Amino acid sequence: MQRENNINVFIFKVLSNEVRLAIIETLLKTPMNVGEICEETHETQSRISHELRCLAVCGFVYSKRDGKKIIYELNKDTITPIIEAANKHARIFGNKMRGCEILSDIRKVTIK
Amino acid sequence: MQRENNINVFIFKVLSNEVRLAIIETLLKTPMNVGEICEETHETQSRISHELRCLAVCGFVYSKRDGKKIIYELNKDTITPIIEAANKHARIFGNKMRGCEILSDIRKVTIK
DNA sequence: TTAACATATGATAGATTATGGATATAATGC
DNA sequence: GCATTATATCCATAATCTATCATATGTTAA
Repeated sequence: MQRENNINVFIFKVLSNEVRLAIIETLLKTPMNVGEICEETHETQSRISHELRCLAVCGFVYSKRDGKKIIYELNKDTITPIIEAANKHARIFGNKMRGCEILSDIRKVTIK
Repeated sequence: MQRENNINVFIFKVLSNEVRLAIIETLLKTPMNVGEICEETHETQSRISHELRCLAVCGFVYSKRDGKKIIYELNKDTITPIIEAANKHARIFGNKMRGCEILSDIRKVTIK
């Protein structure tokens, strides 16, 4: 297995979180500062700041200071295809995953 | 945030694991039984079996019995685009993630 | 029906993540 | 400088995931 896969593990790890996906969805509409993202997502400032760093290291967002505020923007080009490909899979196989929020929910599912 | 995103969280969670991605890579070549997957990936039978269940619940693989053996096959149509989209992101932004294997590695990274 | 083979499941200790309050840092205006 | 606003970081704890050993189930052939 090549290094590329290890990177993918990390990329998927970053994407496998409700709040980080919510931030991505939010920034898909328009760039925003941290405070605005907090309002949109109803999350604490600390939380959003943590997750934005996570997304930034992954290259999903970048930021620029605007006075006291810091505006975060989405690197749409490569994220959009990932999200859309996942959406398509979800549309087709989503029913198989009903009731699964965390990995251990998998034990509850009957296959076939 | 719609339900679709929650499903994506779960989908990305399943993909965010080295062994599960290795299984996907392996099955990309050809369908295989559990024992063969173990050999290819150098993982224990128990481990592979656990992870295959994970992948099956997610709709990434399906299986059919062949005598004593059970052949696992990849649902390529929707996985391939997800992996390829991630590969593309990795190609462009992979350098930003150097040294990141787990999420807590993020603290080590200097942004900008 | 028993042995051997192939695979699945249960249980759990240890590692990683999530979460948020407290606090530090940075920029602005007075 | 000092107060205020905006964001980042530190730190601790709870929740979740990883990884593996032990064991159970299912299939075939003798």
